[in-house]
Amino acid sequence: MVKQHRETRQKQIVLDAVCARCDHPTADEIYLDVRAADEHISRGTVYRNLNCLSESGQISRIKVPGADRYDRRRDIHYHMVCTKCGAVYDVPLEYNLAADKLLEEKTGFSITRHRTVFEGVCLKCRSTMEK
Amino acid sequence: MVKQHRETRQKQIVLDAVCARCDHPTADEIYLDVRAADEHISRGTVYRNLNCLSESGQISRIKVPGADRYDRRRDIHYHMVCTKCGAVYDVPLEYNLAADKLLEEKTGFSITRHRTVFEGVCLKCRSTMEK
DNA sequence: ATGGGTGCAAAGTGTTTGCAAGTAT
DNA sequence: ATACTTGCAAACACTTTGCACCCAT
Repeated sequence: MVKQHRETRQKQIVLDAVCARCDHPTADEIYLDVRAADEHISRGTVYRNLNCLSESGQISRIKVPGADRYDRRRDIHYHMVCTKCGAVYDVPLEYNLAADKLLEEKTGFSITRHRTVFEGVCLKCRSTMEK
Repeated sequence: MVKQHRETRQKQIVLDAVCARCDHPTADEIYLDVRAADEHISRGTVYRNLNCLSESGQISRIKVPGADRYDRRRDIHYHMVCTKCGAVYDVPLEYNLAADKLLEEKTGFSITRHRTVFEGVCLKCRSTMEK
């Protein structure tokens, strides 16, 4: 039997906090925003709700080294991490569905999806670094 | 001034341990293999050497959720993680160099590389699960 | 001899979890 | 009434680090 999810004040605040941001915050950044809305919400509750919301597809979880990020965008897309400032950006490239199919054919594995993270230096850091 | 690297007995044992495996071991798995060769090598030394070896390009580091994996293969290639058993496999698809170039053109970012991790169920787990 | 490497244990990060009390359904 | 959720703190998993000693160069 599958667990039923409930709407709680805390969960709503966490969801609002994610949706209020246009970047890709870490759980801890969300926690800080949440605390600004309600001082009593605990870190554990924020983590639990982020997991719950991303499992139910209301937000998405981006797996990058260090700390995972959360995203109000719900469609699958790629990301880029700046190796200088650590910022995470959305990547304007199309999801390569053909790769999943091709890999299934080649290996017999059942492929759900893939995640791609680009590494490099963002425009902001490039201009700061130039001499 | 760049730091000079030295050849030590411990570093050699760590490198040998990685090269002796055909899967994608975690640092801790390497640590256990290393301990079998020499009881006195510490976890810290194994981590330090894995970092040092992957920075110098003698082995490569695969960033997957949970614990990073290490690979004796030195060429860039994609990986697949089985969501059932957690195993990491090499993916027989070509690296999409065009994506890096395209992203550079579209964003002005300087792209070094990208990392792709496929998610799904491996053949072994598929046959175990079938009813 | 010099400065990078080692072993040890402690500390650091990011995240999950056990529990008793609270609350949405 | 039931069973999911919360707050709290403790526990976890993975990795790094401070320090005094060691050893490759």
